[in-house]
Amino acid sequence: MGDVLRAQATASAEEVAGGVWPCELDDHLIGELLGDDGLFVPAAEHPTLYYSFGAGSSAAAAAAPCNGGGSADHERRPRPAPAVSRDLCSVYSGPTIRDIEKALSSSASPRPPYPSGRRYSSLYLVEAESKYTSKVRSCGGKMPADGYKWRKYGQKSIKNNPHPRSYYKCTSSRCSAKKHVEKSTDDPEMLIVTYEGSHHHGPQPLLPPHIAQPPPPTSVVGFSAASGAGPPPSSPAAAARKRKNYVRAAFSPTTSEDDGDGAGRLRPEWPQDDGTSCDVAELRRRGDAEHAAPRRVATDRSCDDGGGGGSTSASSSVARADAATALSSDSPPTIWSCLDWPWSQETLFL
DNA sequence: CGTATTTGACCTGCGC
DNA sequence: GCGCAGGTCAAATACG
Repeated sequence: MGDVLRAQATASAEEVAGGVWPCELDDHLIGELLGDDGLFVPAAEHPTLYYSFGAGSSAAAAAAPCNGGGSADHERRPRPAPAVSRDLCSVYSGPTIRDIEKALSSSASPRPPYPSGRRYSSLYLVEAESKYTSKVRSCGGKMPADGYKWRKYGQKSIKNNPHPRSYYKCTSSRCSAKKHVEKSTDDPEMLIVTYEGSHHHGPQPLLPPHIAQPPPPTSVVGFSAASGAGPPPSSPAAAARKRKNYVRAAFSPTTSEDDGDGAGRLRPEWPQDDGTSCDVAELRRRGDAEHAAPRRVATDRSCDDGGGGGSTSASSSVARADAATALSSDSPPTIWSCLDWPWSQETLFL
């Protein structure tokens, strides 16, 4: 796993290593804070829950589905709790961490340090060549931002898929990271995003600590994606290629000399797919100030187009925990509503 | 006017 | 060798 992930997991690494999953603590806390009349709708009752991270808490951010609008309003403003509650909007239908563990145990791999019962990833068939695929739910036809800026360089219609595939390159010079995005054939709301190569520049996306540790390197997880990982290989050779292609991902962006000072000079903004952006320096400052990671707060997503799909109590608990953490602090809650991680939506939590 | 996106053409690899 | 499909390039276009 990438250095960045490790680095950003630092805040929680000890907890994880000690067998205490940060979210468990959060869950406990939130249980006390919210009681029965919690501000947050359980995911099971709120089929369109989305997480987002980043700056911006404006009304635009609240109104914008999924990407949180990424408003240029970077001021911290306290938000009424109901507004925070409304921000819950996500869904996940991929394999649970239990599924992952099961797959791993069958291959005699070390047990991952994750608690069971939470859905963390629809990451399927990871590979050693910095290539991995995840599924994210689009919202309003938009692709969730992942913290990097991408330039579209091509679009191609794909066989057996009525939706074209779009090709993106990282806009940073010297960065060879690419990704392509296509809609799932079975669920146009789902986007299949394949990342290739790693980012050798900064700033890297800020990762919430409890997702900063991806599946263990030994995990060649044979999941099919939640709603289909694409057609089966047409031949053994094709299957071999596919296996080759999907190996464990070094899927984090990595730090480098480019961003040694952490000032994010290469990418002053974190763009959103809706064209707005967030100030990275500000995000990073917040991350440093707040437990070296962005405080996750469930933000209101009406996500009207969307959702569908079943959400999980796990996602709900995480969301509530985050929000409760924010609400329980003395300072006004920080609403991170700018960034959506490729593994933060369908991929890791939902 | 600079930058990003679109889109058709071209290149490459693979299967037959 | 040929055809197909996926991936990339680059000129044209759109946008802020």
